[in-house]
Amino acid sequence: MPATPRTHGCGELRPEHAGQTVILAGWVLRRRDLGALLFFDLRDRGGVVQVVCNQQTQPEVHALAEQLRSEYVVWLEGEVVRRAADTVNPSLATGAIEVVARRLLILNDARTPPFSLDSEAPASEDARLQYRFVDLRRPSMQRNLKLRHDLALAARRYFDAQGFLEIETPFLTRSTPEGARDYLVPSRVRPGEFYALPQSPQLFKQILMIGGCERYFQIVRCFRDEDLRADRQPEFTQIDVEMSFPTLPAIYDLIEGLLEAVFAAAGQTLARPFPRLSWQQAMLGYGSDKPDLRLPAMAELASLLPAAAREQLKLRAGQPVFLIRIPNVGELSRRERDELRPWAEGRPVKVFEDFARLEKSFPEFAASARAAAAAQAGDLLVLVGEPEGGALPAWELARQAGQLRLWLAQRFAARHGAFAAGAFRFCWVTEFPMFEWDAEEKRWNAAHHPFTAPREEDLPHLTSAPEKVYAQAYDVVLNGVELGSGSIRNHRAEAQARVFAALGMNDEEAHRRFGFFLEALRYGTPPHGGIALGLDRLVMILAGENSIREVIAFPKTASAADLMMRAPTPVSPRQLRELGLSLRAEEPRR
RNA sequence: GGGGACGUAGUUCAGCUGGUUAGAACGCCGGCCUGUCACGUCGGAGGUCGCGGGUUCGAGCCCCGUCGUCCCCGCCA
Repeated sequence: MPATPRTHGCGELRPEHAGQTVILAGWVLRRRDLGALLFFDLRDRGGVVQVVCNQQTQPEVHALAEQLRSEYVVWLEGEVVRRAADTVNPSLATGAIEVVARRLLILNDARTPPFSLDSEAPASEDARLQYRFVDLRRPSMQRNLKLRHDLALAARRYFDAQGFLEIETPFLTRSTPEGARDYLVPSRVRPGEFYALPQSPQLFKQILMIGGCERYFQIVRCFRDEDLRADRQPEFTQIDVEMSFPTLPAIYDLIEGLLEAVFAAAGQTLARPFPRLSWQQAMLGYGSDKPDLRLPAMAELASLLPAAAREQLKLRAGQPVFLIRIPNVGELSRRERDELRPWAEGRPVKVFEDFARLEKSFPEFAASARAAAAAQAGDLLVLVGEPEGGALPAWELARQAGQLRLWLAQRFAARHGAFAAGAFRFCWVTEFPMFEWDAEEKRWNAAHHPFTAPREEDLPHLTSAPEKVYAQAYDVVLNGVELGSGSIRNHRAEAQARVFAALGMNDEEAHRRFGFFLEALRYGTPPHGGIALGLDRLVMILAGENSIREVIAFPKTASAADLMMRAPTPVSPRQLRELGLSLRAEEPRR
């Protein structure tokens, strides 16, 4: 390659560059060979420009250009020329000009790509992951990675301006059996012992607070060996935050400011302050602890439903009745109502999707229900209750209704339009229950994590009635996606020990697992609290994607494999021996 | 761990009730072409129907198993 650097990016050339000699380098997107006249589109990271090679005026360049194929890597020197009016390509940012090639070099050839690089053209997920080095060249991947960079940069600038320090924490750390399964790393120096990759830097960031760092953040990889989803990868990135001497309003304000700054980097504005819902409000109104506020809440109508009507509808006495309202969907057709039936079948709920019929039978109830839900003409109204003989807890009934709400919202998204790109509805969900009953293990689990502080006023119930204890915890939710989760922590060793006790951990066990931490708490721990936000999900939503794989350069498949590198792999017996490991069944696959 | 969808040419897909030589489009290769931009046009090559077994006179199609990809439930303190 000549020592001359590029003078321009392909995508930045405009009519005002006409007459200039430019040096470009990039990949051949497409070639259009008209015989003695040959065009090709040259692509670099910033865009695409058309290059023209004329056999008559530049025979050597033209001859070389005839060898070009898709994804060949070329260097060229040429003149920017304004196109004749009738040959302008309005669908190309650089379509008003073209580059007349004077010198051309093929820096490298390329195999035929395994799939088209047109961003619109579909390619199978496994082909894309196996040939990620090609897939990454697609405009949508380039755009998503740039967006991710912009958001991360905005976050770092914001925290810096707020006086936060980015501090790294170890990846080789200690296994904590609670929560998600750990990825384990065997120690060679200490055979039979293992590090764990962090599920989050939770204890490190709290110890940084004890260490007087006061304001910490980190954009950090976390690892959880659990089954995957479209929005879950075994390794993912968190924007992790912790501060000393916090108040709840200060944390809300800090994080809303962060999201405002991050959205600004993506050219979006958002409304502040975010609405705050208690967990109970969220469950009752949306049937979910991550409510999607783009559509109205459900109305709970038990008190409006006359006993006679409840009896006639065969609904279980004393249970809530929910009215789902989806605006602008209108009456369902017969066929659409039929689609609903399979949804309800096999679920312990009764669905009344024909509100007009209810209206005929129970005009007064229907009128008060409409009023309670603030229903407008054109709204789809669906009533959900529990059939007689059911045994659901009220919150489970609400959850079922909430799932139907989301199903309807998705099914009729085209009609209500509330899910259009660019609609961002945030909220805080607060006042979570501190504990969840684990029916299998027959014990209480921390709903958030065991370092969360209970509300002061609930402390008396900590061991006697754990179900009455609420946590000083908060989630930030965007469009029904849990973006982040945090809490005020226990900063007194006694309080922390009482939470461990409520979780059924005796002193000895607590000390074995978290002794270092309980010890640290006794050396002047300031009140502190924080939050962690999922960067991948944030980028996914802002990019309008449905999977975080689209915003991660090298993601893994649903079975946690890297199709490009082929990981994981078996390792040699020698490696195992060195680590003091032996496999229970030595059956190398394939 | 469970449920569902999918697996056929390089890619995206079609392939009827099991029936003769498995198709299309795009891509690829070659010829022609001086204003194309999804160039056009003429010709051509390209298949372990994921893999293994079974049923059958006969399997891309039916059955069993297995592998892989995606989605969901469980799981994700």
